Amino acid sequence: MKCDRFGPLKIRFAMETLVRSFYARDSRRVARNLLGQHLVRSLKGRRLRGRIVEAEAYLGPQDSASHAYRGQTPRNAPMFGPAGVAYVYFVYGRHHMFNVVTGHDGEPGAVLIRSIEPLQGRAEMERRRGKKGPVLTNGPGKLCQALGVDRSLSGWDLTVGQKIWLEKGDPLPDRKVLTGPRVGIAYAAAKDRMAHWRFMLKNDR
DNA sequence: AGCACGATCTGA
DNA sequence: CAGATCGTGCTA
Repeated sequence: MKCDRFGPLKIRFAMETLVRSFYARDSRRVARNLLGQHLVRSLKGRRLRGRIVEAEAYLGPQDSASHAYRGQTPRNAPMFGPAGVAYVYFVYGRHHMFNVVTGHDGEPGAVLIRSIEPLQGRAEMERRRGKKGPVLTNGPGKLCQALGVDRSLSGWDLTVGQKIWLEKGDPLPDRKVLTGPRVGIAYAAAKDRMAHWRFMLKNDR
């Protein structure tokens, strides 16, 4: 029957939305396990999907590179709440940054999603990015531009499966994972600058 | 109310 | 490697 031709397309990806307990852990563990998972965005009826290939963990008051270092403010409030919520902020007068809140209520933590590899809706991502070269979504600012993410999504619950959420992908074995110091935190204390809390897919960039 | 600066990106 | 560009948080 005719609809068989369309059936397989709809189940190209197993829909398994990541649950809150996934996020409710130390942000370093979450960052590591985020690699290989899918970031999904529903935008004007279109579905955009990418495989997460780079992420950075930010902790609480003990991490001088973290927005939570100097306590709670209106901007970073999501970091202090329950896990599984988006934290989006604006930097350099230009770029949005998409984070996932981790840990437990009252204990701030987040993971910055730095890069995805487009799996679905690549054309739409390119359109949103404009004609700015072949590289799509390497870099947290570009990623947000490609997915149409801005601060209106800060505080959004990622476990409801609407607007933006994460789904289970193929887990990456340790031999495919590279770690290193986080990017753009020159102002932070040496111990935080040196910490290898950036996780990325090997052979990426 | 004013100010310094940032979890960045681009193109010269 | 400088410039863009503006929200945020700190000082007053």
